[in-house]
Amino acid sequence: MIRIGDFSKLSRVSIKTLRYYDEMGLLKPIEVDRFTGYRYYDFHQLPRLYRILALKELGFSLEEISRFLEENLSTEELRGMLKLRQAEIRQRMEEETARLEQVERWLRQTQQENFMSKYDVVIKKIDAMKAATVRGVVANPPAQRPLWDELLNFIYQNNIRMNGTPMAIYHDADAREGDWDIEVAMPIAGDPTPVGRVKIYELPAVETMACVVHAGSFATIGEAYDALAKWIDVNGYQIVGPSRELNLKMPEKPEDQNDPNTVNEIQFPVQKV
Amino acid sequence: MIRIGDFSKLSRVSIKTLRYYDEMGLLKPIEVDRFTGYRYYDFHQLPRLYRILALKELGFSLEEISRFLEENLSTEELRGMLKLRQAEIRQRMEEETARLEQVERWLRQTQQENFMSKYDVVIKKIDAMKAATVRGVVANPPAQRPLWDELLNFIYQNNIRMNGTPMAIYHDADAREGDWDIEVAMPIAGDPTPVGRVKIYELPAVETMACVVHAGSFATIGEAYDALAKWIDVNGYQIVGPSRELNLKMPEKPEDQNDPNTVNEIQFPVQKV
DNA sequence: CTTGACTCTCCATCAGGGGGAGGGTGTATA
DNA sequence: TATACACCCTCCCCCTGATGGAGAGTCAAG
Repeated sequence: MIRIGDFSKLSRVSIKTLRYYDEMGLLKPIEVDRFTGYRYYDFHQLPRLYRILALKELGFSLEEISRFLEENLSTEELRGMLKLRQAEIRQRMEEETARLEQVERWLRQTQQENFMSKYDVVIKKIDAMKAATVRGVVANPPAQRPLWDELLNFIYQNNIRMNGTPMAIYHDADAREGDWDIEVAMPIAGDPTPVGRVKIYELPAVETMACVVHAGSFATIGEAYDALAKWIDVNGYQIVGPSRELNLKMPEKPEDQNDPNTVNEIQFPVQKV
Repeated sequence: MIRIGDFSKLSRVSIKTLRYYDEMGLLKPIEVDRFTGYRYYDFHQLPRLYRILALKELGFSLEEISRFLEENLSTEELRGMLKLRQAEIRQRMEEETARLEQVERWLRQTQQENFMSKYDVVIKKIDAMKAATVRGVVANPPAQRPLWDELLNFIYQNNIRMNGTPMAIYHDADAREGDWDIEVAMPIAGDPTPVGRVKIYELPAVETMACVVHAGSFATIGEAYDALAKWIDVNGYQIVGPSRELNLKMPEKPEDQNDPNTVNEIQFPVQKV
């Protein structure tokens, strides 16, 4: 019978940890003095403690170790658990690898360019949403205005409840002069009957959408597109669908291309190459 | 000005997390209603939130991100932090790799042998300790008894305070018949004068000591040695010094080789190959 | 009997939030 | 105008695997 301090020195497991294991039921002292509360261990408990440490090394949580020790699992069951653990470790390794690559790319890029991009790209999941849309081919992006007039007209006339951020969907990745296939869309609630060029349908969900926010004059939104395109390229993604341009905050005066309070979000559906 | 729920949907960051970031000072709403406590955000805060998410992706803690955003660190400073981060990630990767290899070894081994070893090996650090020792070459391990008699005699006669576990140190890894170089040692406190074959000195510290506990009849301690030797081999270590055999719990009757209550710990100093 | 080394319980802390209780708000519709 | 219902608030507890400290009690040697 030895006291906790000696048992701690022997095993090089801290007293705090031994008390914690006691509390967890992982390793109970063979005796606890009823009056003083002193814990007394025995040398015979060392193998159990070593087994705990060994299982911990293999990556098991204390709870799993506890179950394992209590239920006296067979080698076969332990093998099963270990295989799960193996998969988890592999997953974590992949994540770390990705993170490391990202850090390295970041370092390379800031070294080349000597400054930090003002745009930050995030990957997020976009849910499907019902929307009213009008699609048309126009000469250039500013020429999408008539499409908006048509769509808003429909919405106001039918008293439709808007339910999200209006956006323009660019169906051609590389538009030639005078050939922009643009669909303007407004998320809506309800189920109105489409009229004319107005369509009502579910915009598809996108699992991995690369997104960037451009806050400021609409005239310079090209920079945000450039940054996003570069990011997608450098990070080993490819574009797999039409991009969306969300009008989070409209200019105070419609058509004002230079209102610095405008906020847009640009979204590209992407996939790892 | 948008409410927290909408800001959450927009950014796909949970409301709980937004509140947490508010509390951390990482991202404060532009306005908080003094009466209702409602948080109001603005679209212009999205870029900051995205930057937070991007930095989080790079592996920074929220506290580091906070410092980074507040102090407006230069690109150079961020590069420095990132390089630290990179080193940490590399370290974690190595740990995970080691863990994975260990798991794989374990799986291979239990598959071959179809049972789980009753011995668990742990690596621990052993501190230096002052000890009184007697060394001699004897015919076989049980013949170390006279060495012990000599040592204990010295200790009792000089009234020396014992301060640890008695142990035998085996100086020859592969002893031939009748040629065991054994040093018996007792950790002590104080500074007595050595006499005859008794030496007093500091047993060296060992950074990585592979240890296993054998609880039960001393006669079968060979199994523990076998298990430990195999572990050292399989796990890519090599023995780099004399082994120690600690007598944690002596047999009730001295010389009883079969007392099932005996407990020994075997220690080999090792290094990664 | 004192001193000093041990040990006890209880509480707080870390990161990054998640879950839920209990109660107040905002707004669209009947 | 009443009400339904979605939202939002704060406060507290929970997760892992311990670690640190306060304040008080215990043990063994001299």
